[in-house]
Parts: sequence; structure tokens; C-alpha cells
Amino acid sequence: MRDFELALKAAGDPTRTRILKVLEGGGLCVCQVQAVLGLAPSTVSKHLAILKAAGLVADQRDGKWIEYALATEGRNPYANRVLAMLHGPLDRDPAVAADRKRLREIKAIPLMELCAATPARAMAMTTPNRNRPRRKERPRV
Amino acid sequence: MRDFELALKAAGDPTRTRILKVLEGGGLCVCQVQAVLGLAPSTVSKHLAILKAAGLVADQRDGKWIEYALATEGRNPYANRVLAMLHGPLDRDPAVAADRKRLREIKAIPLMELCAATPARAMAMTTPNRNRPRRKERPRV
DNA sequence: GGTACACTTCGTCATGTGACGAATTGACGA
DNA sequence: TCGTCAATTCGTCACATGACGAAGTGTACC
Repeated sequence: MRDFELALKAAGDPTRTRILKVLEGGGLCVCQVQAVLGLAPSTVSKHLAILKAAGLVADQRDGKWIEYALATEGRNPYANRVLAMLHGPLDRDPAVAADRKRLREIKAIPLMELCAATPARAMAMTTPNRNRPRRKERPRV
Repeated sequence: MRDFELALKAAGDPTRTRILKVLEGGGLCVCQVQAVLGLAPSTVSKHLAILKAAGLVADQRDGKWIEYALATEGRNPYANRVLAMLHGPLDRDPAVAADRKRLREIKAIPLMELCAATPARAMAMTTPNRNRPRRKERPRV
């Protein structure tokens, strides 16, 4: 019962549903997820921890970054069934489509440049028709 | 997104999971569900309303009683997939097994006798070795 | 029509949840 | 070893949720 509850509650929150849909495109570090969602780092971290506790995602440290990806197999027998439900009508959801679009833009930004930016600046980075000069230094906040 | 959220949040609550599992044995009226769960009528009614709004159960009035049953088809495309997840490890859950046992005892009690009883009395009725006289039967729902 | 009763709705309370900023942790590089 | 920075944890707040009893609704039966 606990596994069932954890899996459904984890996936049932709209923000976490968005995270799962974004991770369908492959593993991401927290700051990338944060940039897509436009939420505070602590908030994103909490959501990812809930998804991990439910066995829906797995994390893997990669140097300074921690990559989160959809779980392929885990101890929660319901995780796979919940993840399978992501395919379908959700693909036509406006919010999901918007996240997917933003994800493409964010993946074009080097991690070093993206992660040092505040959410507001990361959002600005993804606006089109913006002629930003390339910086070598980390932008001041 | 809304359908997905409704279905997962509705089924993700432990009390509502128990209701769904109990309804697997066939449609029941509210007072029967109430007797199984041991909760106040208003609480049960609220849970059933949430499950109905999520498209997981359907109700049908039968005279004075209202029968709730698992939805066979509905507008929520995720309802069937969530209901399918009820089969599996949940069948081995202690709470689910206890509810199933109590359900058998409750189904042996005529509706007229069961529904007029307070939850405490209904619980007392389901204790074994009780030699209750048979009353005229209500049409089964 | 009036009563009985199965069920729902309303009002209230305690607890859970999601959001944030601030402080902390842990790995990399100077 | 120390600073930097991605990520987490902590503390706090507003709001959602689940529980209950009381009051309301609608149907059957007299």
C-alpha cells in the first residue's frame, strides 16, 4: 500500500508530472530542471527527492552536478506502471509542450553558463531574438 | 494534465485505495462502505465524490440507496489504467485483506439492519459467534 | 402530506503539502 | 587547505486535505 501511495502521490502533483515529462528527454541536472520549471532550487530539489523516494527517478553524481533520470528499474513495483502512464494524452498538454520547448532552448546553453544564473536570468537566456554576448566569466548576481 | 492529476490523487489516498479495493468485489451502497471502513458517513461520502470526480467510480441510485461501483468506462482516459494498477501487490496488503474479510461479514447482514446502525454497532455486528435473527431481505443492490 | 432515513453539504479543526530564502553539505580546482 | 558552487536541508508561511458532527436534501413508505 505504501509503494502504491508513494508512486501515485509523487506523480500526481502537477509540478512533479512536469518534471517526469521533462526527464523523458534524458537525464538532467537539478539546475537544468530548475531552469525549465522556473522554481527555486530548494523547491526543485525537494520534488526530486520525493520522486526518488517513490522510485520514479534515479540520481547519479557526475562531479559537481547530480544527474536525475527516469528510473528504469527499482524496488517500487508500481513505478514502471506509473511511468508508462506518462505516454498518452499528457503529450498534448499545453504546459508539457511549453516545458519541452523551453528544455530545447536550455539544452543549448552550456551548463557552466546556465547553472550560475538566477532563475530570472535563465529565463531571459531562453528568450528568442536576444543577442547576448558570450561571456567567459561567470555573470555576477 | 488535470485528468492525470485527478486520477492519481484520488487513488493515491490510502482510504480511497481501500474503497477501490473493496469495490472490486462489486457495487456497494454508502453505508456498506462506511461499515467496512469504520468512518463517518460524511467522510465516506466525500471520498466517494472525489473518486467519482476522477472517473474511477460511478454511482447509480437504487431507491433509497445509492450504489457505487468501479467505473467501467468514463471520460477520464487514465481511470482504467489506474484501476488496473489495483491488481498486484495490493492484494497482499494486510489492510486490504482485513477490509475484504470485514466486507464478507457485512454482506451477510441485511441492508435494512446494517444501515440503521451506528458505526460502532455495525462493527459489533461483524463480530463472529453472534446469533442474530434473520429479517426480511431488501432487494440486493 | 408527513415521517423516516440514506446520503450529501456545510462548518470547523488538526494535519499535510508546496512554495520560498537562508544556512549547510559535499566535490572540484586554485 | 581553502574558496566556489551545485545541491540539500532547515525554518517559515499560506493553502490544501482529511476527519468529524450538524444541518440540509431527496426518495420511499405510511
